[in-house]
Amino acid sequence: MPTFEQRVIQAVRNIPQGRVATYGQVAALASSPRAARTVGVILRRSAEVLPWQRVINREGRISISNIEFPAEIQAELLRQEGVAVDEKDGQYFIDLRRYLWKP
DNA sequence: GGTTTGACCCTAA
DNA sequence: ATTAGGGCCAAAC
Repeated sequence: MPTFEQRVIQAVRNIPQGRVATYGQVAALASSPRAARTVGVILRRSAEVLPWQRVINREGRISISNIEFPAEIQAELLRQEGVAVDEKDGQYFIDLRRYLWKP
């Protein structure tokens, strides 16, 4: 039985380039729908090479708290793969209707 | 093994 | 529509 962390890593790897998923969505894919916060904890500590930039919150906003990878970096990474990111007074928004991944 | 820690989310007002 | 407040739960201490 894989650990929750392993399933989260797997789910994040499955997000296609140019799409985004929410923390809750990733938690659900990792078979623990209410553990959205834990997804954030895992991504924060994860030394794994992952497309972590494709995970955002339910409002379509970049929500990151990692000094080494600030929101600006996440926005840049997403733009590099073709996702439109709107900036509004220091916050970054993505249109979920266009970019949300539907497995 | 109890407590703390969070890159969250839902509901009610 | 917008916003507090409380619940959640796996990992790390």
